[in-house]
Amino acid sequence: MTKRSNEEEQYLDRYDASRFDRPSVTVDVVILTLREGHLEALLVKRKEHPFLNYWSLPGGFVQMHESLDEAAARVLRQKAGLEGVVGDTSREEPDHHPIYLEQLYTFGNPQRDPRMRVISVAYYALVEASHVREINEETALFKLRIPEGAATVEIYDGKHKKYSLAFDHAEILAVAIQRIRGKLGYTSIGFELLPRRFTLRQLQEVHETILQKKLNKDSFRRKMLASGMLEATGEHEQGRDFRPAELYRFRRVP
Amino acid sequence: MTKRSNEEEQYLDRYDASRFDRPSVTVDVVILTLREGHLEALLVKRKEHPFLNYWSLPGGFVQMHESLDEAAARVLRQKAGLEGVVGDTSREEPDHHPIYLEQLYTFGNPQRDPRMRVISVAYYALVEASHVREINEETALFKLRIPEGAATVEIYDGKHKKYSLAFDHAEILAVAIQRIRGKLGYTSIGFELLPRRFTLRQLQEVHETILQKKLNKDSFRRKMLASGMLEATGEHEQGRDFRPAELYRFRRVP
DNA sequence: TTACATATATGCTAATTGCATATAAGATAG
DNA sequence: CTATCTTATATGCAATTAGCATATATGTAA
Repeated sequence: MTKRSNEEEQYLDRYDASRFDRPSVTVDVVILTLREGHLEALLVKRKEHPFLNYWSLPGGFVQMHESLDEAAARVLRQKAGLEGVVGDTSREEPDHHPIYLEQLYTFGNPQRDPRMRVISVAYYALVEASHVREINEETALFKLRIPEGAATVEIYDGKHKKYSLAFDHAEILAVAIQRIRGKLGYTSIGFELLPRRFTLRQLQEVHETILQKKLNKDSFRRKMLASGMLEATGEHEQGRDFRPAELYRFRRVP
Repeated sequence: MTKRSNEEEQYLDRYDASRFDRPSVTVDVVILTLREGHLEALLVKRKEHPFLNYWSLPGGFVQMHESLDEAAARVLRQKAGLEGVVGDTSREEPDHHPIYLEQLYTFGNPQRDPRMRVISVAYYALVEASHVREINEETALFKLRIPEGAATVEIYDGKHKKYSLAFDHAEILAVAIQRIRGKLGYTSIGFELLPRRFTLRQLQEVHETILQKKLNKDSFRRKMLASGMLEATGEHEQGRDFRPAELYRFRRVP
């Protein structure tokens, strides 16, 4: 590359920047929960073209006054009927904790929306199953499955029927699942899908469901107890046919 | 939240979206390299307000026709004089590999640019020291340091002088360093900062510099050799006073 | 009280890691 | 040419950890 063309490129760069030719920016939120041993996502049915009547991730345009995190929290409230947001420790509820919400990745393929240039900042939220409500007939939970080695996710309803997703949302879902699989190993992300008090078996089931494989029970126990992240409550679960397990609580590790 | 206000919020949401009130979107690229046992970043001096004459990350506006990855690769070429881009395997050079470039995080605080709303999709690139050129007096390498537990990075020039960075770029640099520290453990990211052929000691120095701590030599050797990621070349380094070490090559693991 | 199912504890083996020691290979000084 | 220096590489061992099997504990329900 010559000096001349370098300067030219820089000029064009600035020229375009000064124009009012800007992409739209949205946030799309992957809302994940665990039900009956399945990883599920909350999706909404589109009421507009393109992809009319397709299921899609809840999302919305980023407003000029709000940060990306705020936009994602707003989508969580408005589109998914979830009140809790990250870091909201104002109400110290005994059985629930604030919803885990984290930025995932930004998708900006110029063709991802056929209407116009839309850049989507994707977030993912981890929600206890008891928190999720299918607020209307346009909102529903779907089971997720990543076929071996695939880059996108398949979604199924309760009757095992398979659906196609709007835009690149199947890819976004797949990235979200890859992310939490990775994070399970070195963070306390597993706790986010459980109530405040839980048994070791419940925690192991969370890990097994997300990783899609059986784990060794004793090793899992020992590693978790040794990690210092668990605190025994002295209480035990109730209403089981057999010996009830002790309830633990997550202890933010120092 | 009542049904009415929910509908109202959705209306406002769509209303704003239909306006031409859109944020600007830029990419900023953290270009990291390793020199003399220090992690360094390539920065450019700003020639405009705000932050006139401050050092900043090379960046540019995302054009309407290009993907985010393409925009980042363009910034790498134009602003940093680096020709190589991700995945460019067209020229199989014997001593170098394509530059590693990956999306980092998207920064969207409404106040991060005092002029207007700018959302920045940050990328980071890992570059061999021999590849980096300080193309003019507006481009220079700075040493990086994250003080214990801090959320931002400190930068120093060759004379140990400390500088402030433009915008939130010190924070972006800190996020980049945290990211590669994490990735060292479970990816082959360390190889990206070395030429195609390298010794085990060089690889260990890369890890030690990034992690800012000494590693056990034998464990490091064994783990690396056992990982299957290394392939002996049979050749040895040259021009040393003592026994020359064998040169290895990175073997993309299946 | 006993059968049952799962929780929890303990012990053994194999694999991994940290550390120490031994040997190898090149350069260089004499 | 040889001794010496320095780092590379190999080997051995103790301490730690993970996987697996077995034993005991504790609740419900027949």
